[in-house]
Amino acid sequence: MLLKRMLNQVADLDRLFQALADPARRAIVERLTFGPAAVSELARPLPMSLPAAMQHLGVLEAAGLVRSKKVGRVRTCSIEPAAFSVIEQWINARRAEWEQRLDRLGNYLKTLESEGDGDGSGT
Amino acid sequence: MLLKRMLNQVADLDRLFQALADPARRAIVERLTFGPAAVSELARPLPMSLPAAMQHLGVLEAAGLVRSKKVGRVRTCSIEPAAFSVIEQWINARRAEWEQRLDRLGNYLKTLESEGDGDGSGT
DNA sequence: GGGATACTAAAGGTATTGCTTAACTGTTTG
DNA sequence: CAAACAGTTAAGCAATACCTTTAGTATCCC
Repeated sequence: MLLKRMLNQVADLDRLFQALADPARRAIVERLTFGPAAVSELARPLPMSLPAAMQHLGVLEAAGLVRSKKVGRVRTCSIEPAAFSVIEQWINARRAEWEQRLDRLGNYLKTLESEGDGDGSGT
Repeated sequence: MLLKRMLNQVADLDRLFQALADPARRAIVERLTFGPAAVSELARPLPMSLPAAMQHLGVLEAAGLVRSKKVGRVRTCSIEPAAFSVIEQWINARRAEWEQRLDRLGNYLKTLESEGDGDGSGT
C-alpha cells in the first residue's frame, strides 16, 4: 500500500503539472482564484469554442485543481487550493536536498581551508 | 516592453510546467538535486534509450531547469534552482488572491453577524 | 407549450510528444 | 592506430493533446 501511494503521487504530479502547462487552463485557474464562476463565464474570455473550454475544465478537475457542482442548468466551478500543496511539497523536497548538498559542500570547503593552514600544499 | 515581459513569462510557465509534467524528466531533476551528473548517468536508470533521455534533457534545459557543460566527451548536467521560483511565484500569487478573497468573505460574514445583533432581520 | 439559455456528448482533424532504431562525431585508452 | 566510450543527429512512428463542428439534453422564462 506504500508503493501504491507513491505511484499515485507520481500520477498526481503528472496530472497537476500537465494541467498547469496550458495557458488557457492557467487563465481559468487565475480567474477562479478571485471566486467561483460558471462554465460559460470561464469560457467567455478564452479564444476558443465553449466545448474546448469545457475540455480544459475537465483536465483541471481530473487533476483536482478545480471542483464543480451543477445546480439547475448552470455548473459553478471553484478552485481547490489544497491541490497546489502537492506541487509545493515536491518542489520543497527538491530544495531541501540541494540545500543540504550545498551545506555539505560549504563545510567541506571550510575544512579544506583550515587544514590548508597547517598543510600549505595549495597551488 | 512590459507586454513582452508578460508574454515571455507565460511562455516560461508553459515550458516549466510542461517540462515537469513527465515522470522521466522529474526523475532526472530529482537525481540532479543530489548533485551534477553526466548524461549517461542520468539515462541509465530510465526505462528508455539514451537518445530518448537526451531529448528529455533538452526539454529540461530549454525550460531553464537544467544547465549543462561539455568537457572532453562528457557533458555534465546540473540543476538550476532559480527556475523553480518562477513556478512558486505563480502559485504564491494565486494564493495571495484567494486568501484575500476569503478574508473579505470572513469580514463580511462577521459584519452580518454584528449587524444582526441590532437588526434581527435574519431568517 | 415554445424559445432562449447553459451545458454536454461525439466525431474528426492537425500538431505535438515521446519513443524507437540507425548512423555518425569527437574523445579517450590500450 | 584501433577499439571502446560518451554523446549527438536524423528519420520515422504511434499515441496523445488541443481544437473544431455538429448535434444533442436539461432547465428556465414568457
